[in-house]
Amino acid sequence: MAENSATDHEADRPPPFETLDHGILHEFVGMYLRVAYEVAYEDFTKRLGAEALRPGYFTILTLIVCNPRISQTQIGMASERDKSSVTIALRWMEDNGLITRYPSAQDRRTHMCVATPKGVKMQKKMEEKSLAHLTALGNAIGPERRADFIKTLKDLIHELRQADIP
Amino acid sequence: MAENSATDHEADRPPPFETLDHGILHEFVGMYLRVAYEVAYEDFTKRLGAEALRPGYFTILTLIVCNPRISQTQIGMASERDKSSVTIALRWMEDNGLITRYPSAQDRRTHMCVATPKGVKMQKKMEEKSLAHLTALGNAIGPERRADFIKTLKDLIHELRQADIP
DNA sequence: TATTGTTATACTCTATAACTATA
DNA sequence: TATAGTTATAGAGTATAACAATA
Repeated sequence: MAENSATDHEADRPPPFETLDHGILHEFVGMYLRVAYEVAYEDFTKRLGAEALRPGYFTILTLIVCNPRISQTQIGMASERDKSSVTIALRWMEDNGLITRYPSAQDRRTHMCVATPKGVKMQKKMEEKSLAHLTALGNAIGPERRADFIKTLKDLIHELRQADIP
Repeated sequence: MAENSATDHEADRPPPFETLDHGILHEFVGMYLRVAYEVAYEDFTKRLGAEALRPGYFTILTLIVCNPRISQTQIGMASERDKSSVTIALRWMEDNGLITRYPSAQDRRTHMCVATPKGVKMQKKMEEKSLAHLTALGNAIGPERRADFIKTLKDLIHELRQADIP
């Protein structure tokens, strides 16, 4: 046996990349959701720059600016995060002078959140800068598909949460 | 000043949850992408049970089963992960008898991945079990919107990656 | 020099569970 | 008992950068 046949030769190298078979993977939306999230996250942070907050903190700050005296539990529900995650974000924002918290006299367990002037300014600046991100996002999705796409995402979230699993 | 006025009273409690204003947040697809990913991930893992692999590892194992001798770099590109992340997954799979790796004699830098019989069996079992997940996903999205939804996700990923940011 | 894969390290985002204080 | 918030801890997912072996 002097030499490998052509078949043996092929059997000793990976298949060409273009011919890779993804099998059932095309059906799995999960991977695309993850990558789409990562790409959107990166677009947001790059466009807003290093001085800006991350998308998650921007969400929380916006909720506070739009709803003075919102409670921490409300923030958690509105932003789909656990209260423990919210606590960490709020302490950081308070330490950095973006918000103030004070307990309600009606129910001293409840901490109400209010944005400081600095916090309001930060939110406004970020909202302005984020328009470029929203435009890029809108163009990528396609204006005519936008509304339907967001609706589908919300339905997906709602339906899959309801689903009872045997 | 004996008592608080009705206005002062309101000023000392959070706004009602139903009246919360989300401001510009409706426009941000990012949050919905994150939550949708989490929900899809959870549906997958719950339906497949604790003995199964996580979605990410299932993706890699499926690529190996469908493409014997696929290289680690190819797996990284096809699954949208860095090669360092792939290395960790593959070592785990090898340690657990699901795959074998061997260097190509053509190019000894390249490690080719092949599924063991146990790995093939695992992949098949997971693929079968995952049909219920795919059905739930399909129903949640709506059969008529499915193709368009996946197409939009792919476009979003592709377009946003291309976007050059000032 | 460039590429494949490994390793050490670290970062993002998030949750669970036990706790305090209030109700 | 139940709820609001805090803390300590952990875990999933991922990447960067320096490195060895090979081309």
